Amino acid sequence: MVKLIDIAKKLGLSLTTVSRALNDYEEVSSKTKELVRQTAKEMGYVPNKFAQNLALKKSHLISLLYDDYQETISYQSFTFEVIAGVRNYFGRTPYDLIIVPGNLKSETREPLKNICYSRGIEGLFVVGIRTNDPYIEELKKDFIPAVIVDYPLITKKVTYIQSDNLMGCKLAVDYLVSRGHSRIAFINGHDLAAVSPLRLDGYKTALKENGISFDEDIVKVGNYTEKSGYDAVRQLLKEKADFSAVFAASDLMAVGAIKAIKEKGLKVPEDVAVVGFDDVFFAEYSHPSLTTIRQHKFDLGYMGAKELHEIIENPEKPLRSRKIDVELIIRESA
Amino acid sequence: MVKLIDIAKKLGLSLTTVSRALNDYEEVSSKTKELVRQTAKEMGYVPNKFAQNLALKKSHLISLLYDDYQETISYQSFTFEVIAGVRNYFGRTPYDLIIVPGNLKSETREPLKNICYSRGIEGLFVVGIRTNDPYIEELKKDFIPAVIVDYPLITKKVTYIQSDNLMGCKLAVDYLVSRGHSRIAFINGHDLAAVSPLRLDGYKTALKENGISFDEDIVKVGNYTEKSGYDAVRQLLKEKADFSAVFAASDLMAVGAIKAIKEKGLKVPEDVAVVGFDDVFFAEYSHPSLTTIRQHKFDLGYMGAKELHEIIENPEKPLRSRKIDVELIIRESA
DNA sequence: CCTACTTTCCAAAGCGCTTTGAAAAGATGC
DNA sequence: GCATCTTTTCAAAGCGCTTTGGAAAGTAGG
Repeated sequence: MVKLIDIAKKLGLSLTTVSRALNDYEEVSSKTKELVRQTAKEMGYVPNKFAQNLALKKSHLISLLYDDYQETISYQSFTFEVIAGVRNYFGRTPYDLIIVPGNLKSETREPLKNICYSRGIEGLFVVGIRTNDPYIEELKKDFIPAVIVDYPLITKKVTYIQSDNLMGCKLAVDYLVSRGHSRIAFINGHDLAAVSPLRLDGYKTALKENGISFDEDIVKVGNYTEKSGYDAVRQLLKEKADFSAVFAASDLMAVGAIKAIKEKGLKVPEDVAVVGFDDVFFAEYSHPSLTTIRQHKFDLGYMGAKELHEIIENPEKPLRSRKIDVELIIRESA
Repeated sequence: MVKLIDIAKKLGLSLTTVSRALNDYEEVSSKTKELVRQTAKEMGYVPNKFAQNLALKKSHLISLLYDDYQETISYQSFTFEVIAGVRNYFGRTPYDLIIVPGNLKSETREPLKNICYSRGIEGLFVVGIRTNDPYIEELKKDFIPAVIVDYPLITKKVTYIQSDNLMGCKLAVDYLVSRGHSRIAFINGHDLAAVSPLRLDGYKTALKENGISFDEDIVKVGNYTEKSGYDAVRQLLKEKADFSAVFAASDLMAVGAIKAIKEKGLKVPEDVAVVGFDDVFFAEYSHPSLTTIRQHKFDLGYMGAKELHEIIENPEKPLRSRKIDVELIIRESA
């Protein structure tokens, strides 16, 4: 491995000058700069980041915190695409992405603080972890810049980003209303996902805006899996609840809902219309294909990463949370 | 940030002794060791990995190379779960995972060698990149230990791991034969995926073992998307090809195949049986649910990571590729 | 009590880089 | 030609850790 001193010796220059030449300091004449750069290239010189980090006290390291024990593929895909956005953003900067090590489920995992401090992590990007994850508590201590997807937390160094859930619910409800529905059942997800209360709120608000009164009897709670959506709607049907449409807080639950409806001999969307949330890719492949609210996952990652970058570079900046627009995708199910 | 010298001063010990105590050297009495450990903890000492890396010339860094421009969710999910396995394995070791930076599609990306050398990367885990990715060529130069998923490359430092595709094809064909089929169409994927030729081979071999002759007319090539599976089967039907079963090299193509078959007014599995490959999660949710070959993705990652670890720790070891068993999952479509 | 080991501790060098403070070389004005 | 200023270069210190080679302190044997 060739190092600075090697190219200094070769050129009869001092270490300092070589370092400065490569870092484009003004104190070095352009002739020497060019010479140094050229020979550095020829000799295959690559700077040692550890040494740089040590000297500069700057790691250029962002840590990615996510949970890989995700029961549903839609969650996997969500996380994957968000991370793609993060990666894409930081790929344009000198920052590297390091994955927070270890089994997130393990009880014996290292404190986040230690992980970050020992590696000189400058920022944390958090996506797809549970609201009851102990790391969330650590984040609240505000010891490191962080951006979280879908968990409402704002401190001096930490902020969050999420899809505009309110808007999403409004789009869904408005659309169903525009198709003549006024009895719209809602299948929400459990509270371990921070978006659940938001979506319930959005649903309520949208109803109100359309002059429809909220009816607790046609609201159920699932856990974002297909089966829970299926169970919820079966329950509704069993109770002979009065509804002509179902709005599910996830596509997977929407698929389950459709299954339950079909099983009763009813047709989607003729008898009951169904709208999902997320636009996971298979929404397109279900039968009937799913009308749903699309989340722009890549953008969540990209914009979240950008925000994180800004927090790091400009620590004084007061933080605000950020919302990414969602989109109504009309297919066959409603 | 508290460092070694701080705790040395506090205890009136030398830097050396403190370092040795924490690293459990024999030269330090167990009394001092305990004392040092205790105060280190109290003072919230966390070792600086950069300094360690620099001194030890060991980074404990594994780089993850994958492509996030993956058109299909099954590929995303595949990659996600493989990475989960890798993460889980290395989570039990002192190694950290760093994501190879940047936009893999960009033409201007940095040579892999530079990336690795500048960060002192000790090993590379590669998953989900195209066979024509230029990084593959760099890997062939054998400059760093690496394990690749699904691309057959073995050198002194590089090896690969994959699902047992032959076995998978055999399981699928055998099962179809056992259900009375002898005219089994095959929809393969394009050659940008290294597994395609393997699956074709497996298909041929399995046919031969069952005394069925290979018929080129009922073999089509798709690109792993639903549409390509749909198109391929439509083509077959249009050609009035003689087949009673379809074996697709991916679940997505299998779903497309089913769509085409249904469209013709034929029933699955009564008129045409369909078997897929992968067992992506939605296989369960398609209608009819998909009989398929399950790949153990987590295991691919876990075992691949283990292999990589061994290569790094024991560079002299001659390398062999490794296969992970697959499993026939019987559902409704066949 | 002295020699010969062991055990326990330490000062200093080194990992590869950046940066400070100062010196050498070159350019300018009188 | 000398003093002054600017440009270009350098030696050395420092980032936080590990490790080498040695010294001091403690233990045992005669």
